[in-house]
Amino acid sequence: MTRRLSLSTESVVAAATQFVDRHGAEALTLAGIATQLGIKSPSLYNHVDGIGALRRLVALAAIEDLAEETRTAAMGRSGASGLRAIAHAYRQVARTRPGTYALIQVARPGDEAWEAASTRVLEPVLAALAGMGLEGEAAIHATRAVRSAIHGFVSLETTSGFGLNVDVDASFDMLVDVVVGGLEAR
Amino acid sequence: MTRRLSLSTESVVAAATQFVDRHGAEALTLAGIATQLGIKSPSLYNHVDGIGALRRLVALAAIEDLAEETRTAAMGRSGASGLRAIAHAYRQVARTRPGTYALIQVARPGDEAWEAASTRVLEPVLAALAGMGLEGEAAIHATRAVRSAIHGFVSLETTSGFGLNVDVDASFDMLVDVVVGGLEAR
DNA sequence: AACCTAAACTAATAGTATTAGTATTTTGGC
DNA sequence: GCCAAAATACTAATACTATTAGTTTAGGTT
Repeated sequence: MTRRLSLSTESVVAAATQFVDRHGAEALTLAGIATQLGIKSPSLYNHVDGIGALRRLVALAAIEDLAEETRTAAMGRSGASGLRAIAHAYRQVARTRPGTYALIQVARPGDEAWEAASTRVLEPVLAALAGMGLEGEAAIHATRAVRSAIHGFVSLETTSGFGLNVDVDASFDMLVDVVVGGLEAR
Repeated sequence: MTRRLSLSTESVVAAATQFVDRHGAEALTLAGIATQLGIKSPSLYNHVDGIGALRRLVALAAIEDLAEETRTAAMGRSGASGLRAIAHAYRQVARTRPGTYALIQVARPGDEAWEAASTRVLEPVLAALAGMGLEGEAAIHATRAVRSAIHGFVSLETTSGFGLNVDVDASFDMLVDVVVGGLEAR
């Protein structure tokens, strides 16, 4: 057949990413992506090592994007101000791309590239906390608190939603205030 | 064939619940449960309306259990003390049954039984917040903050884990302190 | 022009869920 | 106690998944 469009791992991952954000992570299948790319599903194995690897690559691109967005948001800010900026950038990414965000939430023990990217997400948070005087074990506890709060909120928001007709942005602002304020009070 | 063990919807759901907490929500299949029960998978349709319905029933039982546990934990306590008790009971349930907890985290729009159970989980939180003087819209925002923090923590804990060899119980205590303290300061 | 490689294909296998139709066992009414 | 009806199991078949093996073809390189 014609190899016209010169498929690559990148283009397959891009198609999958787009698909996942449109139709949800559960709906991702090799057959679906193959059809969308105009090929048959076994041909995908020339670019990607199966559905598991495809999911991982989509998630990896997403977490790297998340790291990039939060880092640039934190640039030029420090302490509480940096923390707020990170929180809002994080939520923004998750809202814009709920499917890929869901894909990030699976355990990948022993995956080096994954752990590197996770670290890059954590770094600006740790830096901001350091600017608030939190270091050592206290900083670890604080990071976990910050991650939990932000992830919990966007997770609930992007899956179930919160129900009730009350301003969700205001809720998020309030959560960030509570956490940042609570950490400052230490 | 023999109907010796008198299967029922309840026993199928119980088997699935046990399985999910042992092997993870992703591993749940009708064929697997059928084998475990000593029947063939199509026979399961006599008790349960397909894999989707089975997942829902497992999740429903889990969220009802969660509601029960948090409510009894909150009994006799009010305000911040009640909130802390609820938080720890919530985490306890999620840690004890990570598979079913994961199953709870999916959207079920328009499912009345589901919404009723969700409400029962929320009620003690709202009651505790009322004891702290939070009502109306402020209470809604506060509920979202509390849910986010607790869910975020146990979600990260039960899926990825937190990495690093730092006391996770202490982190949770600290998170609860931060949130409860932050809400009290309002 | 010949060749090699990348990337497509077809065919086949195994594991999902699900439906339809059949048989059997239990249960409930008489 | 018997017979009909309902419940529950079965087998067979369909339609999706993912995946592997083996084959063909198109493109670029020498």
